[in-house]
Amino acid sequence: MTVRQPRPTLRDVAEAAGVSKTTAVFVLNDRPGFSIPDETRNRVQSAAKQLGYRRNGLAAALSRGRTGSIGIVVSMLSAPLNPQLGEDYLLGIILGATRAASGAGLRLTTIAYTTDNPPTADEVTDNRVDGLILVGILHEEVARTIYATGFPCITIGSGYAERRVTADNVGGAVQAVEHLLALGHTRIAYASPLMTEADRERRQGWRETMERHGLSADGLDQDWEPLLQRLLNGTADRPTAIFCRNDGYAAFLIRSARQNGIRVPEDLSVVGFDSGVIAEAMDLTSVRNPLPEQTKCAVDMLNRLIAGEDVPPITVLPTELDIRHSTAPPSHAPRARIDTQKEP
Amino acid sequence: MTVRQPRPTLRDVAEAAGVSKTTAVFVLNDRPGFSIPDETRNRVQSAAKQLGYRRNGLAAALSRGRTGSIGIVVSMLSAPLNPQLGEDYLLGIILGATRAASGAGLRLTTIAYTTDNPPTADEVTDNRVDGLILVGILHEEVARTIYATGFPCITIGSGYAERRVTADNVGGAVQAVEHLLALGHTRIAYASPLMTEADRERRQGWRETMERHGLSADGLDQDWEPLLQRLLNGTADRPTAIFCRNDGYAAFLIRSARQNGIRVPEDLSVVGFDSGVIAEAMDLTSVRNPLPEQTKCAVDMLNRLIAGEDVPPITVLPTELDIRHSTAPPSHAPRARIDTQKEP
DNA sequence: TGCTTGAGGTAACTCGGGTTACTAACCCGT
DNA sequence: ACGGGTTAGTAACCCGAGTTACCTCAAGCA
Repeated sequence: MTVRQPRPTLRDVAEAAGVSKTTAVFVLNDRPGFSIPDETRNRVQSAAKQLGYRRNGLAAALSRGRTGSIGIVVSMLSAPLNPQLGEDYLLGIILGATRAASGAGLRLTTIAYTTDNPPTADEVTDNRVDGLILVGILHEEVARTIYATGFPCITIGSGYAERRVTADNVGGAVQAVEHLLALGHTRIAYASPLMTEADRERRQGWRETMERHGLSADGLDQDWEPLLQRLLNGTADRPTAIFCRNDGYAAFLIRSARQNGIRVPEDLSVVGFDSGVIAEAMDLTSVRNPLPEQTKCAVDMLNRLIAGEDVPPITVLPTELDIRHSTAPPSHAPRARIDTQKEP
Repeated sequence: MTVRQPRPTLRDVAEAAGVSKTTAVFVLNDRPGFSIPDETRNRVQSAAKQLGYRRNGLAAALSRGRTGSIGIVVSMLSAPLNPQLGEDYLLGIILGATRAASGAGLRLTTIAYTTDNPPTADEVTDNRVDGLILVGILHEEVARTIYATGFPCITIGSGYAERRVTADNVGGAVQAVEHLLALGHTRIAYASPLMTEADRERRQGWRETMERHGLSADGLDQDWEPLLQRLLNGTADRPTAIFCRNDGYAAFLIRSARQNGIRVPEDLSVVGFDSGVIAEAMDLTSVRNPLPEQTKCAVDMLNRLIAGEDVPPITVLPTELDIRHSTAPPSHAPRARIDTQKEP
């Protein structure tokens, strides 16, 4: 086994090239405004190449006082993947942030952690990155202490935040419900097993839209189980459409409905929220969570924060509805088994 | 707007406490084997607290020669999320690696990049992390140069690698096909639009199993379009089951089949690969890609590499089959519309 | 008294780059 | 022969922690 050689440093390169460290730095960083004859330049460069010199990013960042990368702190449940919890949302966020950062000439490092082992504020604000984007169900306490350090950071979505970029949850819910209303539905339920900030806002948009159209939302804001019972009993007040907190939950509902002989969309229309990989895979009508826009916006603002500028405390970005095939006009004989397959 | 104060350093704390830097380090790092009276200890600690001292991780890591974190380099397509490409796999990897790292007392930083803006070897081996896990469709050239630097790294899955941890793709395919055979299927197709290493191995497992059972695989190794045509034509050689390269592609097939009036699983059984969020959401029978095991194994090995030990060049981990509801015995009247709903 | 021992503490150095301020040598024009 | 400007280059310091080697002083003991 080869002994791991200590990695060559700038000093080694300089010595090998017979110049001072300073000169080596100037050459290797291609620093403008200094006259260095080609001969010297070549000597340094070939010494670097020959020794296999690679700069130590840690030392460089320490010296410059900037790392050139930003972090995104995402929390994941310790439990196995469970689509009801919106993991596909995280994926969209990570992709979006990666793109946005790369567009801004920054590297993104994702600091993922599981909720049973959250990072401390000290750990994430320890200057390995220039600023932070906080996402999702970060423990309130953690978010609070991170903000308290004054480290440049911005939150995407809900949770404790002093600065926030978020999707228009209320508006998205309105779009979902308006779509179902336009198809002719009147008994539209909202289904969510949780009560996060996002849930509250989506529920609010749903309720307001129902009421604006003179429809009652009462009894339609329930967990899936009682709704399913009503669907199976065929009672008159059963919903004909359900707007779900997110795509994963919508997928769960559809699965459960189909296992009980309820067809989607023939017997029941379902709308999700996020419109990520799951919605795509399930062909699910869903409110598109504008993740590319949110992440881009967050990265831009973070950049401004790092530069010492001020940014608005809250930015709300509009959603759109991606209509796929989990929604259709309500059937008037909902439990009849009619052999019509939906054509695209 | 408050001017951003320069962050207090160890020197500031030491001065405020009236001790030397050395003493401050000893106190703050709780270094054993040094006798420091409580009075002094308290002075340092309260000075640190009062100044809001937080250690600069960059400087600490530089000094120690270890960062205490490892990186995982994942590539994402520049295109929007597309479940056919296995993004849910990445999510599983990131989650798994996060857990494994946290179990090993390491922090994980994810270096995500889009394929149109790949990182250079210099960038990722610049000592901001102690070692690297490489995942997925990293450009061969990039992987090669990273390995060439001698930086501790290990690959999960396919792609150029000097050290690799991977799922048993062949074995997984065997499990999938055996399951379908046991249900009574004989015309089992393999569907994949790609030809990566993983595809090759899965295809190989499928073909070998078919042949071992005296069945011909000929004409069943095709893209979805021709298979769909045969299904619609109802020709005698149409497949009754399809094993797909991954869950996203399986989801696409199911969607497409259903839009064409082909029921799953009544008319067609479908098996995926990965068994991630999409499989869960779609209730899809799928070969479980052992991501937690793979990531844990990769992290362990990386740790050993960092410590200077040797590790085996390749480790293959076994898969299992997660049987859900996209597979059923073949129907003998495949296009008849029989109204039986499957109970879980 | 002289010697050891341990408590309490620090100066000076390291990690690997980046920067500032300065110098020596040379060329040019007068 | 002198000032001024340019070229080529460097010593010495910085970033913020962590370490090594050493010092001083008081107590304990023969």
